[in-house]
Amino acid sequence: MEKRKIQTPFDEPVLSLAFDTLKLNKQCLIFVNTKRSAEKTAEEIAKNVTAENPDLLTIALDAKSALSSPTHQCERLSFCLRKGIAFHHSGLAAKQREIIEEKFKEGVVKIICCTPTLAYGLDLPAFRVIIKDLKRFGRQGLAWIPVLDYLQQAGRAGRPKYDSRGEAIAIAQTDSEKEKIIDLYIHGEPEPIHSKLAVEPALRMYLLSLIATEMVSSKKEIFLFFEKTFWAHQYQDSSRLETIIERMLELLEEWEFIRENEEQYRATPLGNRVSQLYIDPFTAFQMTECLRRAASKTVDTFSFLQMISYTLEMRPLVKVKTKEFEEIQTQVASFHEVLITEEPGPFDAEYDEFLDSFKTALMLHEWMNEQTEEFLLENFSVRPGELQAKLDIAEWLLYTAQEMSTLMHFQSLHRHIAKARFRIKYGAKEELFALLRLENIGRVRARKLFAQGIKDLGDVKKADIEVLARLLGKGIAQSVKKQVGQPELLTKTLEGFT
DNA sequence: GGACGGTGAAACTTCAGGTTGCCTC
DNA sequence: GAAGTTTCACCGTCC
Repeated sequence: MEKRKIQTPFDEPVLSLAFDTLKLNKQCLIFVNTKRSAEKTAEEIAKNVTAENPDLLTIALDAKSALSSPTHQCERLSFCLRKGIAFHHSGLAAKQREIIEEKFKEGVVKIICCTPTLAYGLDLPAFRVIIKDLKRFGRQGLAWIPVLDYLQQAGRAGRPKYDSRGEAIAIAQTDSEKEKIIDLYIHGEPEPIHSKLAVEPALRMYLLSLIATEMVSSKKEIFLFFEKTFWAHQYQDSSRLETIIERMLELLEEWEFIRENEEQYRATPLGNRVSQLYIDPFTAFQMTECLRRAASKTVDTFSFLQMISYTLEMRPLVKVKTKEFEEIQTQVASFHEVLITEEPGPFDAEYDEFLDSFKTALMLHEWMNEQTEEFLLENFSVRPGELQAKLDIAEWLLYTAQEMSTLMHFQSLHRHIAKARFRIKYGAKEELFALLRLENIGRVRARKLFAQGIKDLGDVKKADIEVLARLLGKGIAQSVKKQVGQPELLTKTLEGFT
């Protein structure tokens, strides 16, 4: 292996390496351990790059206009992209991620500073990979990342089609750290792979679905099935395994998702649906409890937002900052009447998480009241990409809640939940519902129309095409008119209108 | 004497990512 | 554990 001295014009080794890569006219990925750090590193590099080209300007603009109202994060990304540098993490809008990945593949974007997201799933090889942080914050504070993660990141180096070799560079702060890295990652063994089946939610879901689909019905069959899994193979102790499965069966029965009759297990209608919806039975059970409570008290949209926020699926939650602690507490008190989850006491272990769920619900609530991504970023520290992920899950959970309310014969709740779900999906108030049914009309356009007194499909019909075109643009105005059944009328009127 | 502003050190805060689900409200 | 952010004491300046 050849050795080469790299010039170090910067104090920060990552910067020097980045510029060395640019000088070689190659590309690199820089792995760091936080989103903030990814953004900052990219920015630092970009600040020192002089070259700008028109290609990059268009990308930068595209990235900025990915959202109807650009956030601070968008501006920052746009600034970096103008220099051919990018940062990449789960907080980015999907469209922005697409742009970055595509342009990196094309060789237009030279450097991506990213969190470990990019190491998995995506096929984005680079000549050089720089692993800046080999430690990551976890349960026991800052700890060395698993060897598997290191290999996954280092494995991005070298593009088979273009380079005969690749470079993976790990950065050590001290000599002793250097030793440690060589020991741990270069000579170390990857950790053994563990079956995920042993994770409780997975086991619960799996077990219920096996019964619901009638793949198995007696205990004996169930044990037999699991004995053949990788989990059992790893576990080696089949009696303990059986204890775990038995306990799980008891729970599923207690939750009324399965029933035992003459040694045969069958899923109940509710259990069947839960299994089809692919939701953790524990979450489903908690929902049934909440819905029962909801049926006998006054509830509003927020009740359900908090209910879904207080589930495993919604994690990680929006965290209550130390400063906000009291404020959130008082808010909880004022919402007390409508909450349908079981509220833990201030000294219970789950209390913090309960407050987090409440804050998460507040965030969702702001979204459905038409607050912008920027507002949510500023006030809840939720980035656009994370917001979208949360919204998807929230919508799905509300759907399952809706389905369950039907099976439980809570018709009044059903309507309530369906409404909440629609509002989560579009991030809009109820008054925009009619307009949102139109294709190409999201909350922004709907709000524009509404502000001009065009409030429903009838108004759209009555509205002058030119007015619509001014608000929505010509193409969309036409499409909208067509959707309300007035296609030919406008082609004429629109002639000469640009 | 007091309001204001700048400075730096200490105290505090925060920290990756994630697949499927369902079907129209 | 470390980087980034906020808070706060301290000092000098100006009115």
